[in-house]
Amino acid sequence: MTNTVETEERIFDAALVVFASKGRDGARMQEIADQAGINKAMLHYYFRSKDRLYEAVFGYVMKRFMQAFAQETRGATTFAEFLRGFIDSYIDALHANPDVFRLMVNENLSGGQALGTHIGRFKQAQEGAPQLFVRKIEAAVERGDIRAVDPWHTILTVISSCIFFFVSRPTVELIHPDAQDWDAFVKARKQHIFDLIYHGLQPAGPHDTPS
Amino acid sequence: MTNTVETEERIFDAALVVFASKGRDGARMQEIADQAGINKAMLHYYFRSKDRLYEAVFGYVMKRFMQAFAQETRGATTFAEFLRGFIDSYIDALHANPDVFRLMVNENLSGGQALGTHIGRFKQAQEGAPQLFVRKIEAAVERGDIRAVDPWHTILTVISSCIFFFVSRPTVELIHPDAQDWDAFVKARKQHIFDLIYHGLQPAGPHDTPS
DNA sequence: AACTTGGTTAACCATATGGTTGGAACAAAT
DNA sequence: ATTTGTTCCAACCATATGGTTAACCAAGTT
Repeated sequence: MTNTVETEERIFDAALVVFASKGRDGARMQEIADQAGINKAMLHYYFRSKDRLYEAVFGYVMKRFMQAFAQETRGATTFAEFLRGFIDSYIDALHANPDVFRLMVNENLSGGQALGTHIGRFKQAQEGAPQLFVRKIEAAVERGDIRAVDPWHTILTVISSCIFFFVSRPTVELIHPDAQDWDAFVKARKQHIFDLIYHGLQPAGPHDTPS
Repeated sequence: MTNTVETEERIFDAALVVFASKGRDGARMQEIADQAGINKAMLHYYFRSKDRLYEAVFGYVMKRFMQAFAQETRGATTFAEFLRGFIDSYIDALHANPDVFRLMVNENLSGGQALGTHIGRFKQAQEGAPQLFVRKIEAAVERGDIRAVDPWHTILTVISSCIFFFVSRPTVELIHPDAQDWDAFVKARKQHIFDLIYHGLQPAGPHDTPS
């Protein structure tokens, strides 16, 4: 009886990494075992089958993904504060666990069968769900703090801007001049996203929107 | 000796679809053959090996991906026109061949080894490369048409906003109320992206940016 | 008609892969 | 000391997978 929790965690972490990069089908049990530094039979001892292991990992990923939404959302007084807080904490979450979000994307790419089950829960649970963000925007629009925009599309744009450069990191590093120092790049990106979107939401200034 | 071009194309198209959804490792030769409606041996007859097949498909994808950049960029007089034209044609390209971009994302998720070879070419070829977009932004900044922003980050934000909702389509369809009618959603999204980003680039109006 | 040629297929092969098993190692309980 | 229960592993099994081969067939060519 050396250890049970640690081993399970090692498997879990390794599985997350491998599933995130290779996807559900592409991942090999042997690779996960190697990554975890344990025997392949252990995977089945702790998680029964590849499917169950994936289910376990994906459930965790889904939770994390939705948690990232709720973070740092309270305590902001102005909409600007809220937006900055959201972008900051969201990108921090991505930066800290890139595999979580890569797995999420991978699942979407391969059809997202696993999404259905897990997503229902979060649609009910009003807290932390995108609904909160929507309400913040709607409130800000009513107060006249920002322009009248479609809140869903706005959220989608914010999320896209925050996630996609993590997803396409290899390409970004090849093309973008400053992306060699990734940490610095991430920091700069936070600032840019907030800046661009915040301006984009401001009530119309002297310049009119061309149709 | 029925036909040679057609068969090769069928294989190619099928491979694109399967690679796009399952990734390089996750894709199965048998699945590609089934999708193409031909015998598995044909894959090897025409493309020697799985690796070469992937290389062929990925090369095509890379070309398409970069082509999408250059499109519809000339002939725009104002920056607004240019931006709208770019977003429109870029999203149209995504809409018409979603698999091209899904494969691109998949390659990035699994490390992007294949990127290195192909990307060098496009860094040299100034035409159609992101450089063109960068210059457009720099020119607009100099003219005072838009605020002084980091052009690379701006492009990345535009691209993210255009691509990511395609990548995460399964999630979007589950969460977003209006996404059932995908075509209409795509159209609305075009408008939203342009609107938000164009406003975000306008020279500071009466409202100041909070630090 | 005999013969080549290019496209196609079913059957086959070696290996990889998900999954199983019997038992070793070891600690706690009896 | 013996039992008991948990953790772990080497070896194993059935099937899936990438890749090969030999034969077949339709259409030119001679």
